[in-house]
Amino acid sequence: MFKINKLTDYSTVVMSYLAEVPRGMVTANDICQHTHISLPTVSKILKMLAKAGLLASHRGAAGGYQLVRAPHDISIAEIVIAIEGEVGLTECSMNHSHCSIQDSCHIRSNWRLISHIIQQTLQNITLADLAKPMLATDMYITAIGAANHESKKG
Amino acid sequence: MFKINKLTDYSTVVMSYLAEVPRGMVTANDICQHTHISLPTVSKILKMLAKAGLLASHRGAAGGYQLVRAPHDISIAEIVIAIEGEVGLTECSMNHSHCSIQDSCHIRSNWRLISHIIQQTLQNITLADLAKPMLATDMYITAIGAANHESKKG
DNA sequence: TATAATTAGTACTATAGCAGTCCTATTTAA
DNA sequence: TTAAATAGGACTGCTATAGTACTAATTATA
Repeated sequence: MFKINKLTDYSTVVMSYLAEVPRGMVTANDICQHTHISLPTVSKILKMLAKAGLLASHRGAAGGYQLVRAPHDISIAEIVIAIEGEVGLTECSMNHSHCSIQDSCHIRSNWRLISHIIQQTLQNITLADLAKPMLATDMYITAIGAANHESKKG
Repeated sequence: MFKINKLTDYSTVVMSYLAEVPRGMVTANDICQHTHISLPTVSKILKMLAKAGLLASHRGAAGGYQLVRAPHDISIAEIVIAIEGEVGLTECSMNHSHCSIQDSCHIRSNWRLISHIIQQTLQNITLADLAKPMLATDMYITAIGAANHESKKG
């Protein structure tokens, strides 16, 4: 259940490396050497992250990649979405004539809600948090408080 | 991100149907007709759920399937695990000589923690909750409270 | 006891998505 | 002009999922 994508996993490592390097531009090659992830894969990930707006890229000699925001301003959810895309709940697999009879549509909307809660949780954990020795436990309370607030609104 | 398995989705529908039917045994054929999921697929799901201990099965004529516990005593996590298996975080993809240099292992253990939190959340939502028109919002607080408590222990 | 109903178990196929690589075009500092 | 980079596809192999089919085992009941 809830397997984490290999590429997503790599991405957090890559982003984390970018976070701890003070100097501006870092090349794909440099990241490859420091993270021991193969160059083509690193390159692929960097392109995706840049396309998602999490990284700024600069072409040509002395080019490279760079975080656009501070690590504590980048959520894990953003990284996951950059690699895996938005929340992709299975489309309603029941025919709707049946939905009115039974409450399978409730099930589905509740799944959507659960999925939303999970996303909210990830939205409240930042890149800066991820590199810490241990995630602060009170972070979850914050995350859930926000998620709960969301679900009351919508 | 966090796509829900089709089979898992089906399973919640099947389990939900079993939950609302008062009489004891229900056959795969009956479930097929009421949920409009194909018989082979329903059959497959039922076998998995039975193997996981969520359903009791009875062979032969007048046989069928039955919930072993009350709907409010069956968590969504149990259903997900029955179909998708346990939490399958990606194994450490870095070589360990590198782990000591950088904090990529922190990242990975934190991912494990996040994954655990998500599982805890699902563990506190029951089959009975899922069929409700709308999940109670205070449920999340409970779920997270428990998860938070867990993470403090271990 | 014979029969029909029913689950158990396994094997199989097709499809889709993921992971990983490679090639060419484009950009840009020196 | 050249070398160093990223951008953008295209491509392959692998794996997991979804769905189906078949045979064996079990059991209530006529």
